[in-house]
Amino acid sequence: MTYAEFSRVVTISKKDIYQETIAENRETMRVKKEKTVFKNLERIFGAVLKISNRKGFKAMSMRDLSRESGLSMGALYTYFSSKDELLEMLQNQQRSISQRILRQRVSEEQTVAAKLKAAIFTHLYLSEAMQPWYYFSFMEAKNLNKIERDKAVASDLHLEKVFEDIIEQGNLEGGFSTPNSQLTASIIQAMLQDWYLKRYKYAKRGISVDQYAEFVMDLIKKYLSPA
Amino acid sequence: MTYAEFSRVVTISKKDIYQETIAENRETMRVKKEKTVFKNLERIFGAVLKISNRKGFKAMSMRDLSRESGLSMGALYTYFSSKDELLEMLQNQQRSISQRILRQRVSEEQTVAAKLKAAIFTHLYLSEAMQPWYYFSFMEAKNLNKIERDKAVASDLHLEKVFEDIIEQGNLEGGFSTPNSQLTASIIQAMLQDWYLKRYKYAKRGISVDQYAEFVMDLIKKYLSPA
DNA sequence: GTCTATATACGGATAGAC
DNA sequence: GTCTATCCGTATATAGAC
Repeated sequence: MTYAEFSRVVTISKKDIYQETIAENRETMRVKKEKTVFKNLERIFGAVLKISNRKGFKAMSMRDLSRESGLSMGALYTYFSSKDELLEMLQNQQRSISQRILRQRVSEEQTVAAKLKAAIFTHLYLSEAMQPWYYFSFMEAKNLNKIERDKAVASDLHLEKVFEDIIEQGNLEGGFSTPNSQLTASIIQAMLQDWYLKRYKYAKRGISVDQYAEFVMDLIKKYLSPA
Repeated sequence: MTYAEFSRVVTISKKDIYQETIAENRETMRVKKEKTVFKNLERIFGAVLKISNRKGFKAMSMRDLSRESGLSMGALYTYFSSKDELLEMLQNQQRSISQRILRQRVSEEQTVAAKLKAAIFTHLYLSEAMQPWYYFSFMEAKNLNKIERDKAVASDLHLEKVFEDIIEQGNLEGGFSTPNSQLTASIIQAMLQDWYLKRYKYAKRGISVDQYAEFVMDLIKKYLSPA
């Protein structure tokens, strides 16, 4: 599966996610025409990501958001009850869609080598398709309250565990060799993270997500192959 | 040189850096007893890093800073003319001390293998000794004005270039082998970055900076060794 | 359902006393 | 050199008209 094919999967899933967001926030977002909510949520989230990723969520005023989204301040507050809640909504969305897709794609593969490749490629494809969300989630996690921040940390560790389990399995089967599966997983995660944290750099150099994925894959394969 | 030895070098250099900060901001920080400025700058910078790294520079109010540093609002403003200038001062400090030490340590080595090892270890040691600064610089770069933000990006690229040049040289000499020196340098930088971005995680697991450095070194050596 | 206008509080910065 | 008290702009959030 190339990135072009993959991105269609994500687009479809995004619709589901919005529906969930609406369902989870029934109290704040009272019954409204589905279509209106949809259109406005998309405008709001898009505007938040655009402004926040340039100057930070805290520095984004509700007036900024009103201007960029085309909705009045009053209208904005019918979709969330506070600026903090808005932040939470964005973070939760990103996590739930990502975890679901990654889990599914990895489980479809049989061998550890294939699973590792699927995990690396899928995560990179996800962060490519949803780069603003990934960047936002990383940079704004410290603005969350303790409960929500803990969820963000847990999600990060969960991803690491996916890699760790695959590597550990490979170690047992003999296909991989490393003295420290957890640290290897952690380092892989760091490499994948760079793709969305330093996007501007890679874009300017014309490196595609597929090239990046192949490079990481090659490096990890060389490292993990038994001497 | 172990980390224990290294950290003494940094401590000494920090004094120089403060002196530079004072010299560069002569207009704002009028003539004061050297000793007073020193003590207060240390309190201020320490407090900024502590508060900002928890909830972000933008979310830190001057009243927060006043409380944490033990200086009144009025006193604070005798050391900088605006909150933005305070941010710049911290960013510049971190960069100048880091670049100076790294450049020197790398130039002391003769072979590419030794230079690569020196660059990796020194950068990790630096980010260990000054973790709050590194974390702060990374997370708060987007709050800088365009000119200062460009300097931050340039500094990032400068570090990458140090790695790239060493690897390229190794490629030519035949000691290393990679199809893309720049991408390799970029990936190394991502791995080093993780040490200060995910500090809490490594600390909780009891991974020391020396263990981390050895692990990264081993991974990179395996990758770069010609097949 | 969405707008405008506004309540209320909190932000950065400074004036003037000591 | 440092403190306290305060200015004044801008922030979030909401009330009430349409």
